[in-house]
Parts: sequence; structure tokens; C-alpha cells
Amino acid sequence: MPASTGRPAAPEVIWTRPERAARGPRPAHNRAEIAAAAVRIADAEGIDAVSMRRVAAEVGAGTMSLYNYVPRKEDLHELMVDAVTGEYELPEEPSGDWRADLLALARASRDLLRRHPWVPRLYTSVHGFSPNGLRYLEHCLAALEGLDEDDATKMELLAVVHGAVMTYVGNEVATQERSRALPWTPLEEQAARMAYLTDRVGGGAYPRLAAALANAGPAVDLDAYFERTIGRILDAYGRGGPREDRGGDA
Amino acid sequence: MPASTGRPAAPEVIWTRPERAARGPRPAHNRAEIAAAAVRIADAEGIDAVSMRRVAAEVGAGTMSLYNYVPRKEDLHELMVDAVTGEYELPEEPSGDWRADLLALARASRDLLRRHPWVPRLYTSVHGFSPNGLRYLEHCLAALEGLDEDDATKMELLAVVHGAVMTYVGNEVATQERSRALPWTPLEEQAARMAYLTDRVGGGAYPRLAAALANAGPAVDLDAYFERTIGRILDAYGRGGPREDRGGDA
DNA sequence: CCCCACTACGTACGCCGTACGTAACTACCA
DNA sequence: TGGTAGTTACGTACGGCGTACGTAGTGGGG
Repeated sequence: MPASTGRPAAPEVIWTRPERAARGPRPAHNRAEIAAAAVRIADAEGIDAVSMRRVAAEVGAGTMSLYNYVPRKEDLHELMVDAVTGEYELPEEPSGDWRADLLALARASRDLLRRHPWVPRLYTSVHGFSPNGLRYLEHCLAALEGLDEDDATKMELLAVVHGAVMTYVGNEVATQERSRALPWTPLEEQAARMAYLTDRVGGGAYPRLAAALANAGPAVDLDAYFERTIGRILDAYGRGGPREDRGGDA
Repeated sequence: MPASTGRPAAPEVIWTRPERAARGPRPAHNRAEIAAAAVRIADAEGIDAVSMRRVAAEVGAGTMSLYNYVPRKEDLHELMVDAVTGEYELPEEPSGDWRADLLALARASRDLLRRHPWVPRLYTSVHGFSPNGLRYLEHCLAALEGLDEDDATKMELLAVVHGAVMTYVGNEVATQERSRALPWTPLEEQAARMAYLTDRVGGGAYPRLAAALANAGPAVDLDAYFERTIGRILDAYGRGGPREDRGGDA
């Protein structure tokens, strides 16, 4: 009887599949090695360069051997996101100042996304409850211990902050990631798009947008922008927290 | 001299390329028709079913003829997003209550994303300043006329709200969109993932997460969740606006 | 009126994900 | 201890993808 590639016929989360089977020859590779190889390729050449063939070659295996470790390409993506999620250096205990801790976490997320600009494109197709994802989430909840809100609201806050970080860095990094195989540089593309935008907006059809663009000026400090935005969101939940005792109403 | 497919060697925004050339035969199709066909396919069969061949067949053209209208597949995606952005039914004038207007816009975005669940996956690879995108943005700025903040902050607010909507509906719709070619239903997959999650979290390694999941209970009202979240974000900017006159500090 | 830019599109190339078959290997059970 | 069943490794092959390129035909501006 043929072995088949072992792809599931019923829904299955990759993390429940045992890494190593009880019987049979000792596998020559493992998930961590494969995920690391895929991340290396994505960092260097973009997510589109990550194909089953390419990753297999990178770890020195035959293409189809990869399917013994990763049932579908989508699961490889899940492995990749989990691998980079493991890069968070989470302290043993939160500091007690939830606002400062969450801001630090947001900054860490921003830096991580800048290091791995392909993550946003994967994020809508990955579930997010990988082992390292759970660890990260648990730490976030620990950091929010001092916030006087119910659990649902805390989760909500985390989702909003996470979404905002993803949106900002995603936009920042999209051009760079998108134009990887194009015959021009991201800067040239940016310039062309800006030229189009000012031309289109200059027509007078979008007066408010024109004014906003004119006011924005040429150089925006992206990092300051980031801090302000995250700060606003944090202020929307548990106004002040331990940082600045209350403002007005409960 | 051969005509070539006319793909650009310098950066070019699709919207600057004239829809119809001055010379030559009358084209048999147009961008709107092509975009509509692609949207139809994506709605019915998922974004992965949208290939150049498939879209060309849908409009009744040869595969390579499509390249006369759309230089790269990525531009087809831009056309698609612009097409659905045109579905917003924007009133001539905002109501004067910026908070209510923005909430309504957020609801409209949510409904639009539910109708076209493939949009979030495209969003990180699309620039967003398409004609209908500009129209939408101009309307948002008009709605914010009554908000006492500078233009940069208004843009910031719009980005955060937009990001939150995208995050929420994106998550809601991801499973459904992802599992389109899988041999099991989204519900079965959801169940499998939930089983994994409760099993993993039950181990005691993630006490706070376990508590949060237990508190959340089985049925969360997603729409109420949505309203609360957007409301919080709006409150973070220009506290109250015309809705409820101030709370405490400026 | 004619020329040439433009449209239409068939063919072909090098990728992709992955189904399937075969051979070698090893842990367990009789 | 020998057999066997389950596993790993991986070559081959299929259908589909984006799209480069070449050719034939069309119709508006000089």
C-alpha cells in the first residue's frame, strides 16, 4: 500500500500533528530548521520566492520530502509566522505600568515587522494561535493585569493596537515588499505615485484632501506619528491607568 | 516593428495610463467591464480563482488581449479594489455630526468587506489612492470638518478606524476565504481550531488566556463588539464631539 | 490615401503546488 | 528473532499560472 503524502482529509491544525512519528526512519530535518530556512528566503528575496521547491533546496532535501514535514504550503506560512513571533524578547514579569509595557510591545512589533516585511501579507491567511502566538498573547494579558477593564475589553484593546501597528508598518513596508521583482526602485515608484497624487488632487475635485496634503508637508516623522497614534489608542482604554490619574468621568 | 505588450519599464500608476489610445482600432472591452468580471469571479470563487486567463475568458477575450488593458496582474487587483470602493453610497453632504458619520462609514466598510471577503488579502499590496479611493477619502475628510483637530490627526484617525475595521472583518472573513478549496467546511475548521486552542490552553501554561477565554463564553455578539470598538476609537479623538459635550480636560 | 500605432491573440517558457508510485528503513509484535 | 506495517525520501508528472514575443488585421491623422 502506498504511503501517500499524509495530507489530512479532516480539518487539522499543524500544531496538533506530532513533529516526529513513533515508527519509521529518523527524519533528516525538522520544522524549526524548515521554518528558519523559509524565513531566511523571505527576508532576503521576498515572500514570493518562498516556494516548496526553493525551501526544500535550501534545507538540502528533495522537493516532495518537504511534504513529510508540512502538509500544505499554507502550513509553512503558519510555521514562518510562528518562528518570527518567537523573536519577541518578553521579560519574565511585566513592569506594572501597563501603558508603558503595551507601548514597548507595540514598538517591538513595529521593529519585528520591519525586519520581516512579508508578515503583513501572510497575516490575513494565518490564524495566529501558534505556540509563540499564545505565549505572546499571554504576556500581553499579564501586562494588562493592572488595567481595570474586563477580559473582553482587554482582548479588544490588544486587537486594536495590533491592528494599528499592522496597518502602519504594513503600509510603510508594502511598497518595498511589492516592488521586489520590478525593474525600478521603491523610491522611484513612490515618486511616481506622489506625482500622480498631487496631479490628481491639484485638479480641485478634492479640496480637503489637497489641503491636508499641503499641510502635511514633505517630511513626516513616521516614528513620532506611530507613538502618537498608539498613545491615543491606549488613552481610549482606561484613561491614564497608572500613568496619570484619571481625567474626568469614570 | 512588433507592438509588444506595452508593459512599462518605468514606474507607472495604472490611473495615469489613458484608458483608450488615440490611434488604432476601437477596443472591444474596457477597464470597468474587466474589473467587474474579476470582482464577480472573486466573490463567487475566491481571489485565487482570479487569473488572467480566467478573467479574459469571463469577458470573452483571448488571454493575452487582457494585457492591452491591464499591464500586470497587480494592476488588475488595483482595478478590483477601486471597483468595490465605488460601491460606497456617499451622501452629498455630511450630516454635521462627525461621530455619527464616521460610525456609519465604518459600518459601510464592514458590510462592504463582508460582501467582498477577498479585499483584506489584497489590501497590503494595493496602494489605495485610486479614483474611488480619493473620492472616499475626500468624503471622510468632509465628515470630519467639525472635528477640532489638525489635518494630520484627522488622517491618523481615519487610518486607525480603517485599520480596525480591516482587522476585525478580516479575521471574521479569513477562514471563510481561506478554506475555499479545502475538503472541509469553515465551521469544521473553526471547530478543530477551537478544540486545539482549548486543549492547549487547558494545560495551565497560559492562565490569563484561559481565564479570558472562559469569561468570553461561547457566543460573542460580533456586531456589538464592532460598535464598542469603533466607539472607543472615536472617543479617543475629540472626546465627544457634537454628541456629548466634553467630559473633563481639553 | 496610406502608413503606422494600436488591437487581438496563439504559442511557448519557466515557474508553481502537489498527487502518486517506489524503494529503503526501523520499531514493534508474534 | 523475523516479519511486517508504518514511515521517510524523492523522482516523475500533471494541470495551471504569469507573461514574453511574434504575427495578422484595423482604422484615424498627416
